Amino acid sequence: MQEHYDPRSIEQGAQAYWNKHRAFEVKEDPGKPKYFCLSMLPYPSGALHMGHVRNYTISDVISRHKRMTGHNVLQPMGWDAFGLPAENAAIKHQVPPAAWTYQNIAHMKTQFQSLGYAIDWTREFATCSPDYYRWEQLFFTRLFNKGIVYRKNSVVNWDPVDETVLANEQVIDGRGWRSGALVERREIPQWFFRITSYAEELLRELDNLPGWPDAVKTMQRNWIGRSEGVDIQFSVDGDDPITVYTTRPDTLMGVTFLSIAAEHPLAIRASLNNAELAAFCVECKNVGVAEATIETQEKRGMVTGLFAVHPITHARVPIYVANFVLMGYGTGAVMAVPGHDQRDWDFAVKYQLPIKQVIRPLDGEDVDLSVAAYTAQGLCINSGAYDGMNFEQAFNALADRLSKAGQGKRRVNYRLRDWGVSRQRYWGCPIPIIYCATCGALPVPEDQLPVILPEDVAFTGVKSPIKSDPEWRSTTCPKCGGAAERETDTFDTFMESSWYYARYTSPGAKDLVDERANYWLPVDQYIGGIEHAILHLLYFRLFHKLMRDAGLVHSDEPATNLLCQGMVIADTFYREADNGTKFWFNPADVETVLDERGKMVGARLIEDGQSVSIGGTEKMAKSKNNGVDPQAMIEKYGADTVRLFSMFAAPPELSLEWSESGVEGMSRFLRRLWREVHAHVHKGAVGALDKSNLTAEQKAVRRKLHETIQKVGNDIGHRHTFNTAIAAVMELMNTLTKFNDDSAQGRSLMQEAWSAVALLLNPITPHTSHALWQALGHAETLIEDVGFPVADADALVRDTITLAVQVSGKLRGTIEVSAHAEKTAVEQQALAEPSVAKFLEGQSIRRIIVVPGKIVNILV
RNA sequence: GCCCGGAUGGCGAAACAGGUAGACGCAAGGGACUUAAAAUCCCUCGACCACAAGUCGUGCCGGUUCGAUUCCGGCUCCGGGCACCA
Repeated sequence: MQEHYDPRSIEQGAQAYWNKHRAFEVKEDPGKPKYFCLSMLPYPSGALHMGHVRNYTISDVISRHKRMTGHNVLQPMGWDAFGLPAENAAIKHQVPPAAWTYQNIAHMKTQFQSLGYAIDWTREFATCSPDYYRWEQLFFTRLFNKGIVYRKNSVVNWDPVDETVLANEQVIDGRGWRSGALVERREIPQWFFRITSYAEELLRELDNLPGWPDAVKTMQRNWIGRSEGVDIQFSVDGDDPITVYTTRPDTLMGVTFLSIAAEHPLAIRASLNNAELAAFCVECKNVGVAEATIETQEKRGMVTGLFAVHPITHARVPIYVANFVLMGYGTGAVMAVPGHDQRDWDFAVKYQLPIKQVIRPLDGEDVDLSVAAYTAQGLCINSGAYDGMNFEQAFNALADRLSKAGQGKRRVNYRLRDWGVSRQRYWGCPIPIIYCATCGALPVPEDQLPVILPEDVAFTGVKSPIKSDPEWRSTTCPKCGGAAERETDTFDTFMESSWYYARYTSPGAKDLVDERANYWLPVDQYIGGIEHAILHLLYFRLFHKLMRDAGLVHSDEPATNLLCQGMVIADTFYREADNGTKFWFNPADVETVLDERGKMVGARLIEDGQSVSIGGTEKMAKSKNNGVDPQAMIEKYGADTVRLFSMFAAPPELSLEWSESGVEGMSRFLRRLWREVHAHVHKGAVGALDKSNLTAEQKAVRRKLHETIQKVGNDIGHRHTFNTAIAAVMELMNTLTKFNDDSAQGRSLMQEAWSAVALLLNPITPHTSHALWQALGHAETLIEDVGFPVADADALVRDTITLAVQVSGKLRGTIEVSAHAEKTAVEQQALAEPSVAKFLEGQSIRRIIVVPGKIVNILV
């Protein structure tokens, strides 16, 4: 054993051993419980960042721990290789998106390998490979034939100067990011998945996912947004009737106007001979499609001059065009009840429309509608025949009446909209559809798949190379054999990331998956960022159900447990130019100025010694130049130190603040551990421990050891609080280093303890543990299925316990009592404790509360 | 705007079922060792108070309880998502 901790040689040695023995390649093994541990696959952006390190280290810790508890563990890795950044890089560096992507993958793979993750690399794939996406195309054509896939018009962000569709990310303050032109909403035909057919199941089965965080399940429930309401028809003077959907039919008598979308047929007809309205409708479309933009813009409207007839009162109410009502979501029209809906109230106040109270609170209190709308449920008033009814009674009475009259219908509605999968971009999976002038849109026949995306292309960013290449487009109709054209749109990249997990189980399968999928699935532990709580995780669940209904997998849900990790953040530093532009400096180039308490009060650039401003702690990002390079940290401190810090600094769900002095602390810990084990091994061989013959101190040390074993197993295996597991090992080491006992029994105890420490830390610092285990003289190597330590129940037994004693809820002292003491004995001892007794003088005791094992509270 | 989270010493955090708030680590201060530096080791370290005794203290306001960082109601600020970033 080397005297000094040398991470480079230790890590190279351990990795060479694992590679030589193909330690992480796995096969289906019916003799062991399987464990599929999966992290969300990375986008190959160019280089590993700390977010990746955190994500994949969590996954590796769980995988290695499960392996040590006898599981057959699959931990795969792949690349989410299609997407917008490759197109942007292609323009910037004049390199084809494919070439850029493959370079990044190669580089990031070597970085991953330096971290020593227990990954089965034989299953690796990139989603841009035809061997992967051909199955996605095949599945799409099957879903087309089943009617799950359909085509309809929907809105996109249109840049009128570049004549291209923009992603929401590319719309900045309502303008195209490159052209600067005002973005317009434009309708184009696109392909959709009928996810709404699965809405009910996606909602219901959230209840069968106890291993998913409540926050994610709540977000998904709200996103799906099931509601029960009524479709109500309003006839229109001299035009077609309008249908609105409402969940509050009880407020129907309070309707004072209707709002419709600028794209509504009625609005279009009304604007034909109303130039002002036509201009307003055009203006309404000058906003991107993002909901956040639409919902935060100033709410505006304009009268159409048309009137709707109220289905019950037959009153004529004006129809407005409003910029917050969208065609395509629902019916493009809403009934406005300003008395009982806040958005309608704001609109009514702005345009001086009548506000009518038709609901009063159940408790009979007065409401002041001149201040705000009253939006809670209550009893109907000013509603004729419905007066005095509660929500449910009024809902039913109105729904029945409207149904009978043919003016309405009860309906369950979902906020969830069908999934649009068409993208007007080059770097994505081609949508396998052929358009024939006579036969219409047809799926590409199975024997003609895959439709391959050409990779060796010149990419300018204005138009997709496959859209501008007439040769790629032209094909023959699979039905009539006539001339036909291919679809030139590509899939949303969420398509690839919706089923990759299943493909990992079945490398080389001649379909999406084969029978091996049913050995490995569902995923036992899925790990990724909380930012994926809704979209990715919903499509991931949908795809699993689609594959189940195609007979490919047998389970209902893709993953039984989900862990969402927080962001990695770091300090930011900047200098501001006269024109207000900020220049950001990397934390590595800045030194901080501390006050006498150690609080950061200033910072200066190392290069010139001049001060820089402190910009707060934010998510590591290129824009703030506060990213810390994992590679530099690994080279400086070693992979195990980086892994240890990223698991210690915060629990997985919280954001993790990068701190280089914190990393140094972890390095110090590993060096100290190494030194202690070296000193122990250096003293020579040890004999077996005689557990029945220990001194009081040896007993105490051994109890601490086994308490730690118990805690670490629970923290890593069940709670996933790796930070507290590491803290417990540190506490144990503080105990062990103070235990100077060179007797035969003492040395045997230390052998037991250091061996356990190596195993407890193995999931987190596997290289160091591998080396320590060998140094401690064990015959087998650690990776060859040495089990995770199990606490010895005999070692955990305690004779006495410490109880806190309170007087009227304030802590006044502690007492040491026998573990089996009677309640009255505990009370007597508490009353006799001097630090407690002095607060009892001259007081009469009302009551004594004894919580066994916890506390005594004496009330005076 | 809507949905979901978070807030505890100088800093990252801990307190696992409502029961001794601050474990563990970092930073800082003091000391030992050393020619010196690095490394290492020891001590102090929430606030008020000269010390002790004690009082206060988990973003803010209120409530439930013998007892609240933990449960409930109302806020503030910060973060994530909002369907074409991934």
